Amino acid sequence: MLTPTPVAELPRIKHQPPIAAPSEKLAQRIATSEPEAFLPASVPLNFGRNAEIYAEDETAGYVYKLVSGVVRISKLLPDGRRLISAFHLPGDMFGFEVGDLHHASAEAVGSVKVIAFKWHSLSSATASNALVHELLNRTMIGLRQTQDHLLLLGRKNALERLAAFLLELAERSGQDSQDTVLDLAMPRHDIADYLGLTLETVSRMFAELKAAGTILLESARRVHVVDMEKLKAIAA
Amino acid sequence: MLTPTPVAELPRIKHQPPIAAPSEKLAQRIATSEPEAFLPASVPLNFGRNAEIYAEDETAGYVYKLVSGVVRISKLLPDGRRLISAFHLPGDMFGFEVGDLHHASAEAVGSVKVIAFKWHSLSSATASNALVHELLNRTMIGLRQTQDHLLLLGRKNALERLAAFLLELAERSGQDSQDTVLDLAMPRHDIADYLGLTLETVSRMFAELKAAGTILLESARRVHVVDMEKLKAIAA
DNA sequence: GCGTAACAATGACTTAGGTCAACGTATCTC
DNA sequence: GAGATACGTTGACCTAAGTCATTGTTACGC
Repeated sequence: MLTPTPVAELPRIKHQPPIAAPSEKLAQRIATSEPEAFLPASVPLNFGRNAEIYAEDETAGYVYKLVSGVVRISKLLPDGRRLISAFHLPGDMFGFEVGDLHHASAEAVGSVKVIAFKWHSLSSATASNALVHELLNRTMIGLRQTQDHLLLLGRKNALERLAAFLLELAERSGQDSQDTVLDLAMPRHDIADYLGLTLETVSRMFAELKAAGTILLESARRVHVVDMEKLKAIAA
Repeated sequence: MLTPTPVAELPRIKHQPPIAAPSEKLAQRIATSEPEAFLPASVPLNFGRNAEIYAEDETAGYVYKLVSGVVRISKLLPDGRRLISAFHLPGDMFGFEVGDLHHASAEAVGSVKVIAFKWHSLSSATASNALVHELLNRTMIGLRQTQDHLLLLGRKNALERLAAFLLELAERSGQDSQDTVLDLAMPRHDIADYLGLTLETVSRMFAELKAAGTILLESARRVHVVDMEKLKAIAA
């Protein structure tokens, strides 16, 4: 079993405030911004590395559209074990919930730009038909991806998991052809918490893919996919 | 890594036809039933133990409302490893998809009664506002549960997984108080494939919970929760 | 009520991946 | 450009859970 790093000694997640407004809470910041921001109520925001966009169990007042950077959605066990349920890329929306609390936390992996929209809980009949349709579509796609990830966490081995992760990145970044170059926005630790592994195992699996001639590591964060077919075969 | 049982030797899932109409495909059966069944198009159906309600990658023509029994939703890896992503209980709806194919298969765990509704792909604007709202709500709840299950599969140990499973059943069956009695509809193998374990480990964890005085096994399928608080504490 | 088949429990042993520790490397600040 | 800090790699070792095998239990069909 994983022994988590005690939070007191080395907190995994620093509660860095957004770089745009160093000492204010998000809700306050939006509430005190110009009145015309309320309807349609869209506010552009910037966050620095590891900054918290929202926390688990926090009241869900906004939904976010990611403009640039990468966002991780994660949940913690009481003892500090963490699982990242998704990485969001530019264009993705996140932060809408069933109840009125966020069910997971969202943090900036690197520098991040988002647009925040005021979120009227779904129960309100104000939501337009088109919006609900759009939301349903996005939610169903999210559910399908999450179910695929269940299969990965429940039944795939470490090498298959990493191969599937690289494949996912390649597909989402548009190109999944031969000689794709991937720039990993996240450290090994985040990849490990997404794949249900430790960072050491992730590192060893990178080495294994490299040794098999499937990938080439230009640097730790820059991966050339040399043999896309082999990667797909491994990912199972 | 799990070595799957070769399908040729001992298929996990028998393609038993529904008991109501032994030798017909579902779509055919509905298509050839009385015309008035088409609008609103609801058809009651019965399935026997392990009968397939729909298969992965099959065209999604119907959504189902479970009347009685338990249904498992599962996905297979090419080599036969299986993960059950959800168990459905009476009242649950399942079978709606983003595209026009089912993304996982659905099978009856025991005897099952469902009502099948004709499913016009979401893209059709015919869907009523209320229906879409309802569907969005159910899908978002499903997504939340699936994300919780990710945390279980990615970061919990075997004992925590089984405790969380029993707790989930207790909560969904209405009673999660002291001395709850749970009737497990599914065999150890299905529990294992839901929890990302093997059936042997599931069996050992049942023995461990029993030895700790947390549960009492009246029979393999009938569990008394003797100490609900302890169970909750273990589930993490 | 007997035979069969599915399901469950348990022991002996193996192994994939976790843990612990040491060492490298890159980037940033002052 | 020295020092500090975060990040990454690698090796030695350990353990939780998987594998294999045997035996027990339950329930159903004839």
